[in-house]
Amino acid sequence: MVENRLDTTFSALADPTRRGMLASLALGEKSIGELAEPFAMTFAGASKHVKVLEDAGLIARRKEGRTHLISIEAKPLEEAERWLRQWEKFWVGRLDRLEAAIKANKRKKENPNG
Amino acid sequence: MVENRLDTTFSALADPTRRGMLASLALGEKSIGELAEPFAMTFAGASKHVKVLEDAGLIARRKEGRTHLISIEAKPLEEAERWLRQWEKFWVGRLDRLEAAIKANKRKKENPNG
DNA sequence: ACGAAATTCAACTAATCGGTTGACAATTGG
DNA sequence: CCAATTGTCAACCGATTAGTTGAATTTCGT
Repeated sequence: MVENRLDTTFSALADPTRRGMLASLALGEKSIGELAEPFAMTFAGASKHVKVLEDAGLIARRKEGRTHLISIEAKPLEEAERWLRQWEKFWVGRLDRLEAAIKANKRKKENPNG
Repeated sequence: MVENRLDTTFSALADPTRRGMLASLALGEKSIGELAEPFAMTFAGASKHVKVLEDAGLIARRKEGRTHLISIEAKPLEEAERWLRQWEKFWVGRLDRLEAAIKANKRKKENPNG
């Protein structure tokens, strides 16, 4: 189990409950209970999801009395985004550019002095 | 099993073999055999990974004789990237950039033809 | 027509996942 | 001190995953 950073990031993000928790955390620190609340799920279930996010480095945990306060830790998100951005050429430019080139070539053939 | 598009995209990307296959496909169309070659894995194993990528809409398959030619299909990658970009404020610019965006939006409202 | 090549499919295994329940530990308020 | 609150942990369950093997299918080259 070599476990790349992108592995754990992407697999943490693959679950809608966990993405929902991140969305909730975007509004600020939350306790585990507050994170669990919108989901039809036991406390322990939510706790497990939080642990997955934590192991992926996507959140930080700060204990205050008996409650755990969770906040977003963005570094892995940034890395994942950088990785995805690498593919941008496959949806931007490429087809457009190809199409433009074809059209340009057609114009040139039809009107070589245009 | 409601299966959001982001679910399948992220879980397809969570596996290093599949990310490797995508990287290989960035260089152009490849057969299943060519995709399998760099990985210590049976043909059938590679075939399964390709099917996962296909089910996630990340690749297209074109049959030519007995070989299947695989190419990248970028739309889901783009969606995933857009989703991740949503978090940019958590690692970059932060307040600065948010403030700039708000100001830009304000200018637009005040002077829609500017 | 025959054998090799490219690929899928079905069946199996071991590991992991998302979820539950019940017991446990720490902290708080009365 | 006692009871409630906040959370974890361990054990379990059913479904899914990544991989294998072996057989089947289609196509190619001769």
